[in-house]
Amino acid sequence: MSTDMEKVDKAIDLLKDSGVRITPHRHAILEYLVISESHPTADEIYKALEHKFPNMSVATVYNNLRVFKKTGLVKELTYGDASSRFDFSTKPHYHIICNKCGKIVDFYYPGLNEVETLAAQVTGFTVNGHRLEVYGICPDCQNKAAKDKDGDHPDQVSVTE
Amino acid sequence: MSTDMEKVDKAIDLLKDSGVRITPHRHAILEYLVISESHPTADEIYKALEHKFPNMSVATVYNNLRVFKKTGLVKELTYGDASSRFDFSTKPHYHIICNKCGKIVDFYYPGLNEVETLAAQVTGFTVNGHRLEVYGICPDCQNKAAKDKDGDHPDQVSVTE
DNA sequence: CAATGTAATTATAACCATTTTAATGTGATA
DNA sequence: TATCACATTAAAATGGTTATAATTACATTG
Repeated sequence: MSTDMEKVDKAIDLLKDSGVRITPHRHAILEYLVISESHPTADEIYKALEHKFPNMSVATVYNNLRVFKKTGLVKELTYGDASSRFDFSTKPHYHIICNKCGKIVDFYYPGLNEVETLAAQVTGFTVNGHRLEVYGICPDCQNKAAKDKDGDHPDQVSVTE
Repeated sequence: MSTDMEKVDKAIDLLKDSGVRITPHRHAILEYLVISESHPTADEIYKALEHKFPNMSVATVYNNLRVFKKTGLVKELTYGDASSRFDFSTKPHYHIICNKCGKIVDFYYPGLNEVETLAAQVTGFTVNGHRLEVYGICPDCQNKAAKDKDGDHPDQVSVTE
């Protein structure tokens, strides 16, 4: 178990070892990815840091996220037309995503080697990896839905869709 | 085992039952989805049909794909910034995707209920479903790579990234 | 066989996340 | 200090997809 600071430092060491120059921007973006404990979009990162770097361009955020991706520090999560989200990933893990509010929560699962093996056998592909996401409704949205129904006190507005 | 024609007819019946008007465009798009045996992009469908319907607009393709999605006949496969691909799906199945050429091949797997159950327990979500894709290199691209190398005949090529 | 209203289609413009470009700035190294 | 590679900026371009408004086709009813 390591603190956020330690995670950032470790990431920075890894970047340095790969010959990546550590700029204030890069430090800040990394730090935000670690501290936010979430899976922010490029724009969220940009907005979160623009008070600190008033001249920073969005392109810088994208450029640096790409650098982080190349070193394997960060994974890009893509979901159709919406913005990509960026995941500072230490351990391999899967995501469960709320269909109502879009929240993304990590969970661990032993691995799905069996699926990979079967897919390889059946299709003749050589397999590199896989992607798995589970979809559902998060506890918060479940509660909101329950409250909306109760008796009929619409003192809470139902949102949905 | 049913023929392509039967599949199309069945799909059309289903659409009619849902009150969807069957226009020549819709018939042609459906037919292309079934016959192509692939997972075309909206633009591929558009290009494939523009000789038959010289005045057809791209918007029509998108509109009708959305109609098909609503009835559950077609699934949209989204991969980041690239174009969506559309899958005329009869049985549930998974996809394995070539990292080199982008080819998508179907395969079947008993099901991953266990993952869903575990994810639900750990996160408190109620689960609706999941998405799984396997990535690798397709046989064609393996052969191409082998041929490119052929000084020292590696009968199996290891690929990464 | 009109007349009517609804749904489909067209053409074009708008959208928006992301990337590219070209110019400028910065920092490490020798 | 000179140099050179790399970072950053600002703005424009890209490209898939959607929205808009006008037009057209179709099914239904009288």
